[in-house]
Amino acid sequence: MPSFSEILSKPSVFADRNVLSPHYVPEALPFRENEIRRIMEGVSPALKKERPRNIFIYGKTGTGKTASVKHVMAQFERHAGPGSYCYINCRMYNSRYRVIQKIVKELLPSLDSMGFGLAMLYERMVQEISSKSIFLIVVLDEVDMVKDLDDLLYTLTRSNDELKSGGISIIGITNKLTFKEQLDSRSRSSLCENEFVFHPYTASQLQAILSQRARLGFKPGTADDSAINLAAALTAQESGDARYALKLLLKAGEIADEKAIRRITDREVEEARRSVDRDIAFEAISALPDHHQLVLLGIANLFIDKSKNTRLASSEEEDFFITSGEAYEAYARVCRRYRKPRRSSRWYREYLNDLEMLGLITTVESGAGMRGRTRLIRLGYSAAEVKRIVEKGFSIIEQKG
DNA sequence: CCTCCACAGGAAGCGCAGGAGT
DNA sequence: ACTCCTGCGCTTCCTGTGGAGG
Repeated sequence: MPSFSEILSKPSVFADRNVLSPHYVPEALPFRENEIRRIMEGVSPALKKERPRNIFIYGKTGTGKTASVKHVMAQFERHAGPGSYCYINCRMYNSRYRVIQKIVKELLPSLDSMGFGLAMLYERMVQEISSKSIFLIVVLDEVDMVKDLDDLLYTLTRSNDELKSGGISIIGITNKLTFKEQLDSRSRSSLCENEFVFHPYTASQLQAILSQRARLGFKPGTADDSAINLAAALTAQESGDARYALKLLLKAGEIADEKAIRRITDREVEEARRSVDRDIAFEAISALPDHHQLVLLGIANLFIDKSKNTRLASSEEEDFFITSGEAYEAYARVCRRYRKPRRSSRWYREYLNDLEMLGLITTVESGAGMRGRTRLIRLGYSAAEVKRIVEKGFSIIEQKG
């Protein structure tokens, strides 16, 4: 009979798993001291009853943007009092209406703001800020997700003109570099009064972060230095995303526990990378709309066929490419198999662009040696893996007819 | 050189769902 | 509750582009 005490007493390399989880917020944020200082300087006027300039923060995923801002705002609240700032994740609050509603709800928790019109909510917000003379900081995380962002920014900046006292400042956070150009010029100049860039962590910075977390998360002597260095190096050459590095470490620990060994070595990190990459691919692919997946499956099928046919002739693996036209035909075949009406080739090209954006495929313009102008497609992940994931998702649909 | 191939990607327009305004 | 409007996903049509072939 299994028992909890038996399971819990199983030997493990972990001392505190939570430290390695992506939700863990460390006390100190190493290598972000300058950024944190500058953000603090940016918002500090609010403590002197002046309106801070808006701040715009750009940086790739896993560079510590959100953690740094949250860190600063926690300190800020200690000086300015509760209700002095408002953190909004725009993935959930993705329109002007929802953002304003959220702000009002933060300002007036007792008020049930559901069902009010935008004008009403806006009035309450202005009234509340004005009467209490608050210098409110609104943090808009993933600000690029807001549909009518120009309207939102206009509304918020205009409110400053209507306020008799107090003010609203915005901290916008995004990881999309192209995002700034999508704003109209007025919104841009108001949001980007003060602009910070968070650069990806370097290999040695990642190494320091990882070994600090490893000290807290693993039992002493269980994680090899070289394994930690490897995780840092693998991450640095890919993206510099600290969350990815931590995932590697966590997974490596889990693998060690599974094998019932007491040490994490390079081998476990290598295995962890394969596993984490598979997870990432799975998440990315299965979240995709149907026809994106079907296009991907078409491409994967072509790759598998091609490698079968050429294996005898040439041993040159991995140097295959597929033309856009071939892939469209393959996609059309896949559509017939699943009894889905196929999209037009024009729209198929948009799908290709989306897939490339997500890193699931890479494409190159055809150069010399090729007739016509086309794109040469290569898969980002192994064809068999992609085929498995997509077909798994579609097998349910197929059974239904 | 011109023409054709095999596409890329812009422009216009259409039907639909959901949100805003009344 | 009603219409009106807007954004979105998509098709159709079209022009542009870089090299192959004659």
